[in-house]
Amino acid sequence: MKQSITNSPVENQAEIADKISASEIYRLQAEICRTLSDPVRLQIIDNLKDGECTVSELVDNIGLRQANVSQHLAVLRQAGLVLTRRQATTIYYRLSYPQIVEACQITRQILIDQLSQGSRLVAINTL
Amino acid sequence: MKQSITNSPVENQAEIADKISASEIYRLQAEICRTLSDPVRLQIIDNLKDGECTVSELVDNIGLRQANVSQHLAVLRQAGLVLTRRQATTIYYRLSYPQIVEACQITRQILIDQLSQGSRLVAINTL
DNA sequence: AGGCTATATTCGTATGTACGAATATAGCCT
DNA sequence: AGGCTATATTCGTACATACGAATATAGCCT
Repeated sequence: MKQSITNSPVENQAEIADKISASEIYRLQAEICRTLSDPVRLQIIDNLKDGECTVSELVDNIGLRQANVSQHLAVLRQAGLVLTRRQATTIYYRLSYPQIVEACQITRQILIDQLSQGSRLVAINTL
Repeated sequence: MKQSITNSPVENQAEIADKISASEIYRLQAEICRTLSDPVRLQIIDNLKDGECTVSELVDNIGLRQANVSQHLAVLRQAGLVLTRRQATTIYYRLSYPQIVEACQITRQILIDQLSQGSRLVAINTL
Protein backbone atom coordinates (compact mmCIF):
# COMPACT_ATOMS: atom_id res chain seq x y z
CA MET A 1 0.00 0.00 0.00
CA LYS A 2 1.16 3.52 -0.60
CA GLN A 3 1.04 5.31 2.69
CA SER A 4 4.05 7.42 1.93
CA ILE A 5 2.38 10.80 1.51
CA THR A 6 0.64 10.89 4.85
CA ASN A 7 2.08 13.87 6.67
CA SER A 8 4.71 15.68 4.72
CA PRO A 9 5.06 19.31 5.70
CA VAL A 10 7.67 20.43 3.23
CA GLU A 11 6.57 18.91 -0.02
CA ASN A 12 5.51 21.27 -2.73
CA GLN A 13 2.80 20.66 -5.23
CA ALA A 14 5.08 19.32 -7.91
CA GLU A 15 6.49 16.73 -5.55
CA ILE A 16 3.07 15.67 -4.44
CA ALA A 17 1.89 15.45 -8.00
CA ASP A 18 4.93 13.38 -8.86
CA LYS A 19 3.97 10.69 -6.42
CA ILE A 20 0.78 10.13 -8.30
CA SER A 21 0.77 9.09 -11.89
CA ALA A 22 -0.42 11.60 -14.42
CA SER A 23 -3.34 9.38 -15.27
CA GLU A 24 -4.38 9.33 -11.62
CA ILE A 25 -4.27 13.11 -11.60
CA TYR A 26 -6.58 13.20 -14.59
CA ARG A 27 -8.86 10.66 -12.98
CA LEU A 28 -9.13 12.61 -9.75
CA GLN A 29 -9.56 15.88 -11.57
CA ALA A 30 -12.32 14.26 -13.59
CA GLU A 31 -13.98 13.26 -10.32
CA ILE A 32 -14.05 16.86 -9.22
CA CYS A 33 -15.55 17.87 -12.55
CA ARG A 34 -18.10 15.08 -12.31
CA THR A 35 -19.12 16.47 -8.96
CA LEU A 36 -19.84 19.75 -10.73
CA SER A 37 -21.78 18.12 -13.53
CA ASP A 38 -25.20 18.19 -11.94
CA PRO A 39 -27.60 21.12 -12.08
CA VAL A 40 -28.61 20.77 -8.44
CA ARG A 41 -25.04 20.76 -7.20
CA LEU A 42 -24.19 23.78 -9.33
CA GLN A 43 -27.13 25.53 -7.75
CA ILE A 44 -25.92 24.54 -4.29
CA ILE A 45 -22.48 25.95 -5.06
CA ASP A 46 -24.12 29.13 -6.28
CA ASN A 47 -26.01 29.37 -3.01
CA LEU A 48 -22.80 28.92 -1.06
CA LYS A 49 -20.71 31.36 -3.01
CA ASP A 50 -21.38 34.24 -0.59
CA GLY A 51 -21.14 32.21 2.59
CA GLU A 52 -22.72 29.48 4.64
CA CYS A 53 -26.17 28.04 4.18
CA THR A 54 -28.13 25.57 6.24
CA VAL A 55 -29.61 22.51 4.63
CA SER A 56 -33.08 23.94 5.17
CA GLU A 57 -32.14 27.12 3.36
CA LEU A 58 -30.78 25.11 0.46
CA VAL A 59 -33.92 22.98 0.36
CA ASP A 60 -36.08 26.12 0.32
CA ASN A 61 -33.98 27.88 -2.31
CA ILE A 62 -33.66 24.92 -4.60
CA GLY A 63 -37.16 23.55 -4.19
CA LEU A 64 -36.31 19.88 -4.11
CA ARG A 65 -37.03 17.34 -1.40
CA GLN A 66 -34.78 17.42 1.62
CA ALA A 67 -33.54 13.89 1.07
CA ASN A 68 -32.54 14.67 -2.46
CA VAL A 69 -30.67 17.84 -1.52
CA SER A 70 -28.97 15.89 1.22
CA GLN A 71 -27.86 13.29 -1.30
CA HIS A 72 -26.24 15.97 -3.39
CA LEU A 73 -24.61 17.47 -0.33
CA ALA A 74 -23.17 14.04 0.40
CA VAL A 75 -21.66 13.95 -3.08
CA LEU A 76 -20.11 17.37 -2.56
CA ARG A 77 -18.83 16.30 0.84
CA GLN A 78 -17.29 13.11 -0.49
CA ALA A 79 -15.55 15.14 -3.17
CA GLY A 80 -14.23 17.41 -0.46
CA LEU A 81 -15.76 20.47 -2.04
CA VAL A 82 -17.85 21.52 0.97
CA LEU A 83 -17.32 21.65 4.70
CA THR A 84 -19.88 21.57 7.47
CA ARG A 85 -20.36 23.13 10.83
CA ARG A 86 -23.01 22.06 13.31
CA GLN A 87 -24.94 24.37 15.58
CA ALA A 88 -27.48 22.45 17.59
CA THR A 89 -29.48 20.44 15.08
CA THR A 90 -28.69 22.80 12.26
CA ILE A 91 -25.83 22.07 9.90
CA TYR A 92 -24.18 24.87 8.00
CA TYR A 93 -22.48 24.13 4.69
CA ARG A 94 -19.72 26.19 3.13
CA LEU A 95 -17.34 25.83 0.20
CA SER A 96 -14.00 24.20 0.94
CA TYR A 97 -12.41 25.97 -2.00
CA PRO A 98 -14.08 29.27 -2.91
CA GLN A 99 -12.07 29.22 -6.13
CA ILE A 100 -14.51 26.60 -7.35
CA VAL A 101 -16.89 29.48 -7.97
CA GLU A 102 -14.47 30.90 -10.52
CA ALA A 103 -14.33 27.59 -12.34
CA CYS A 104 -18.11 27.54 -12.45
CA GLN A 105 -18.17 31.13 -13.67
CA ILE A 106 -15.91 30.18 -16.55
CA THR A 107 -18.09 27.29 -17.62
CA ARG A 108 -21.18 29.47 -17.32
CA GLN A 109 -19.52 32.18 -19.36
CA ILE A 110 -18.69 29.63 -22.03
CA LEU A 111 -22.32 28.57 -22.03
CA ILE A 112 -23.46 32.17 -22.41
CA ASP A 113 -21.01 32.61 -25.26
CA GLN A 114 -22.38 29.49 -26.93
CA LEU A 115 -25.93 30.74 -26.51
CA SER A 116 -25.16 34.14 -27.92
CA GLN A 117 -23.48 32.54 -30.92
CA GLY A 118 -26.45 30.31 -31.43
CA SER A 119 -24.31 27.20 -31.36
CA ARG A 120 -26.34 25.88 -28.44
CA LEU A 121 -29.78 26.84 -29.67
CA VAL A 122 -30.38 23.66 -31.56
CA ALA A 123 -29.73 21.63 -28.48
CA ILE A 124 -32.05 23.81 -26.43
CA ASN A 125 -34.84 23.73 -28.95
CA THR A 126 -34.73 20.02 -29.40
CA LEU A 127 -34.68 19.18 -25.75
CA MET B 1 -13.43 42.63 -19.47
CA LYS B 2 -15.67 40.62 -21.59
CA GLN B 3 -16.08 41.73 -25.11
CA SER B 4 -19.58 41.19 -26.31
CA ILE B 5 -19.91 38.65 -29.04
CA THR B 6 -19.26 40.27 -32.33
CA ASN B 7 -22.19 39.21 -34.42
CA SER B 8 -24.99 39.35 -31.89
CA PRO B 9 -26.34 42.76 -32.81
CA VAL B 10 -28.64 43.65 -30.00
CA GLU B 11 -28.76 41.06 -27.31
CA ASN B 12 -26.40 41.17 -24.40
CA GLN B 13 -25.58 38.21 -22.27
CA ALA B 14 -28.11 39.01 -19.57
CA GLU B 15 -30.92 39.22 -22.10
CA ILE B 16 -29.94 35.94 -23.62
CA ALA B 17 -29.76 34.29 -20.24
CA ASP B 18 -33.17 35.71 -19.39
CA LYS B 19 -34.75 33.89 -22.27
CA ILE B 20 -33.82 30.60 -20.72
CA SER B 21 -35.00 29.56 -17.31
CA ALA B 22 -32.45 29.50 -14.55
CA SER B 23 -32.85 25.77 -14.22
CA GLU B 24 -32.09 25.35 -17.90
CA ILE B 25 -28.93 27.39 -17.43
CA TYR B 26 -27.86 25.09 -14.64
CA ARG B 27 -28.69 22.06 -16.72
CA LEU B 28 -26.66 23.26 -19.68
CA GLN B 29 -23.81 24.35 -17.48
CA ALA B 30 -23.86 20.89 -15.90
CA GLU B 31 -23.59 19.41 -19.39
CA ILE B 32 -20.41 21.37 -20.01
CA CYS B 33 -19.02 20.18 -16.70
CA ARG B 34 -20.02 16.61 -17.48
CA THR B 35 -18.03 16.92 -20.70
CA LEU B 36 -15.02 17.77 -18.55
CA SER B 37 -15.60 14.92 -16.15
CA ASP B 38 -13.61 12.28 -17.97
CA PRO B 39 -9.86 11.73 -17.63
CA VAL B 40 -9.35 11.19 -21.34
CA ARG B 41 -11.16 14.37 -22.30
CA LEU B 42 -9.21 16.36 -19.74
CA GLN B 43 -6.06 15.00 -21.29
CA ILE B 44 -7.27 15.96 -24.74
CA ILE B 45 -7.96 19.49 -23.53
CA ASP B 46 -4.50 19.60 -22.03
CA ASN B 47 -3.05 18.55 -25.36
CA LEU B 48 -4.98 21.30 -27.13
CA LYS B 49 -4.15 24.06 -24.70
CA ASP B 50 -1.21 25.30 -26.76
CA GLY B 51 -2.80 24.90 -30.17
CA GLU B 52 -4.11 22.43 -32.67
CA CYS B 53 -3.56 18.70 -32.66
CA THR B 54 -4.44 16.04 -35.17
CA VAL B 55 -6.36 12.99 -34.10
CA SER B 56 -3.29 10.86 -34.68
CA GLU B 57 -1.23 13.06 -32.42
CA LEU B 58 -3.87 12.78 -29.71
CA VAL B 59 -4.02 9.03 -30.12
CA ASP B 60 -0.23 8.81 -29.84
CA ASN B 61 -0.04 11.14 -26.85
CA ILE B 62 -2.89 9.58 -24.96
CA GLY B 63 -2.17 5.99 -25.79
CA LEU B 64 -5.71 4.78 -26.30
CA ARG B 65 -7.26 3.23 -29.37
CA GLN B 66 -8.15 5.57 -32.16
CA ALA B 67 -11.84 4.73 -32.02
CA ASN B 68 -11.97 5.52 -28.35
CA VAL B 69 -10.22 8.86 -28.71
CA SER B 70 -12.56 9.66 -31.56
CA GLN B 71 -15.55 8.92 -29.33
CA HIS B 72 -14.28 11.39 -26.79
CA LEU B 73 -13.65 13.96 -29.49
CA ALA B 74 -17.26 13.50 -30.56
CA VAL B 75 -18.40 14.26 -27.03
CA LEU B 76 -16.28 17.39 -26.98
CA ARG B 77 -17.60 18.40 -30.38
CA GLN B 78 -21.23 17.87 -29.38
CA ALA B 79 -20.63 20.04 -26.33
CA GLY B 80 -19.19 22.69 -28.62
CA LEU B 81 -15.91 22.75 -26.76
CA VAL B 82 -13.70 21.94 -29.75
CA LEU B 83 -13.59 22.96 -33.39
CA THR B 84 -12.09 21.11 -36.32
CA ARG B 85 -10.26 21.94 -39.47
CA ARG B 86 -9.59 19.49 -42.23
CA GLN B 87 -6.46 19.33 -44.33
CA ALA B 88 -6.55 16.47 -46.77
CA THR B 89 -7.39 13.40 -44.69
CA THR B 90 -6.03 14.92 -41.52
CA ILE B 91 -8.35 16.66 -39.09
CA TYR B 92 -7.00 19.25 -36.71
CA TYR B 93 -8.77 19.87 -33.44
CA ARG B 94 -8.60 23.05 -31.40
CA LEU B 95 -10.39 24.47 -28.38
CA SER B 96 -13.46 26.58 -29.07
CA TYR B 97 -13.02 28.44 -25.82
CA PRO B 98 -9.43 28.60 -24.59
CA GLN B 99 -10.76 29.84 -21.26
CA ILE B 100 -11.78 26.26 -20.59
CA VAL B 101 -8.13 25.66 -19.78
CA GLU B 102 -8.41 28.10 -16.89
CA ALA B 103 -11.43 26.25 -15.52
CA CYS B 104 -9.47 23.02 -15.69
CA GLN B 105 -6.49 24.65 -14.01
CA ILE B 106 -8.71 25.70 -11.14
CA THR B 107 -10.08 22.21 -10.62
CA ARG B 108 -6.60 20.77 -10.86
CA GLN B 109 -5.32 23.31 -8.36
CA ILE B 110 -8.13 22.32 -6.00
CA LEU B 111 -7.10 18.71 -6.41
CA ILE B 112 -3.48 19.56 -5.64
CA ASP B 113 -4.63 21.48 -2.58
CA GLN B 114 -6.65 18.48 -1.46
CA LEU B 115 -3.70 16.18 -1.97
CA SER B 116 -1.32 18.43 -0.09
CA GLN B 117 -3.78 18.63 2.79
CA GLY B 118 -4.17 14.91 2.79
CA SER B 119 -7.92 15.15 2.49
CA ARG B 120 -7.80 13.09 -0.68
CA LEU B 121 -5.41 10.43 0.48
CA VAL B 122 -8.06 8.13 1.80
CA ALA B 123 -9.78 8.13 -1.52
CA ILE B 124 -6.54 7.40 -3.33
CA ASN B 125 -5.54 4.58 -1.03
CA THR B 126 -8.90 2.92 -1.10
CA LEU B 127 -9.36 3.06 -4.82
C1' DA C 1 -11.55 1.92 -59.98
C1' DG C 2 -9.00 -0.04 -56.13
C1' DG C 3 -6.27 0.38 -52.26
C1' DC C 4 -4.43 2.99 -48.47
C1' DT C 5 -4.68 6.13 -44.61
C1' DA C 6 -7.16 9.02 -41.28
C1' DT C 7 -11.08 9.50 -38.78
C1' DA C 8 -15.93 8.51 -37.37
C1' DT C 9 -19.93 5.71 -36.06
C1' DT C 10 -22.64 1.73 -34.41
C1' DC C 11 -23.59 -1.93 -31.25
C1' DG C 12 -23.40 -4.63 -27.01
C1' DT C 13 -22.39 -4.67 -22.33
C1' DA C 14 -20.97 -3.27 -17.86
C1' DT C 15 -20.93 0.22 -14.71
C1' DG C 16 -22.40 4.62 -12.51
C1' DT C 17 -25.86 7.71 -10.67
C1' DA C 18 -30.18 10.67 -9.86
C1' DC C 19 -34.47 10.30 -8.13
C1' DG C 20 -38.46 8.91 -5.08
C1' DA C 21 -39.84 6.44 -1.16
C1' DA C 22 -38.93 4.87 3.10
C1' DT C 23 -36.16 4.76 7.04
C1' DA C 24 -32.49 6.11 10.18
C1' DT C 25 -29.66 9.18 13.05
C1' DA C 26 -28.81 13.06 15.96
C1' DG C 27 -29.71 16.93 18.95
C1' DC C 28 -32.99 19.71 21.50
C1' DC C 29 -36.97 20.24 24.50
C1' DT C 30 -40.44 19.34 28.14
C1' DA D 1 -37.87 8.88 28.42
C1' DG D 2 -40.57 10.46 24.58
C1' DG D 3 -41.51 13.57 21.00
C1' DC D 4 -40.09 17.02 17.75
C1' DT D 5 -37.06 18.94 14.31
C1' DA D 6 -33.05 18.81 11.18
C1' DT D 7 -30.41 16.10 8.45
C1' DA D 8 -28.59 11.67 6.55
C1' DT D 9 -28.75 7.00 4.56
C1' DT D 10 -30.53 2.89 2.16
C1' DC D 11 -32.90 0.66 -1.53
C1' DG D 12 -34.93 -0.07 -6.09
C1' DT D 13 -35.24 1.51 -10.64
C1' DA D 14 -34.58 4.02 -14.75
C1' DC D 15 -31.37 6.13 -17.48
C1' DA D 16 -26.77 7.59 -19.07
C1' DT D 17 -22.10 6.54 -20.67
C1' DA D 18 -17.28 4.47 -21.37
C1' DC D 19 -15.17 0.89 -23.48
C1' DG D 20 -13.97 -2.80 -26.97
C1' DA D 21 -15.00 -4.71 -31.28
C1' DA D 22 -16.47 -4.20 -35.64
C1' DT D 23 -17.74 -1.39 -39.36
C1' DA D 24 -18.28 2.84 -41.99
C1' DT D 25 -16.91 7.19 -44.23
C1' DA D 26 -13.87 10.27 -46.56
C1' DG D 27 -9.90 11.88 -49.04
C1' DC D 28 -5.58 10.87 -51.32
C1' DC D 29 -2.77 8.17 -54.55
C1' DT D 30 -1.39 5.19 -58.46
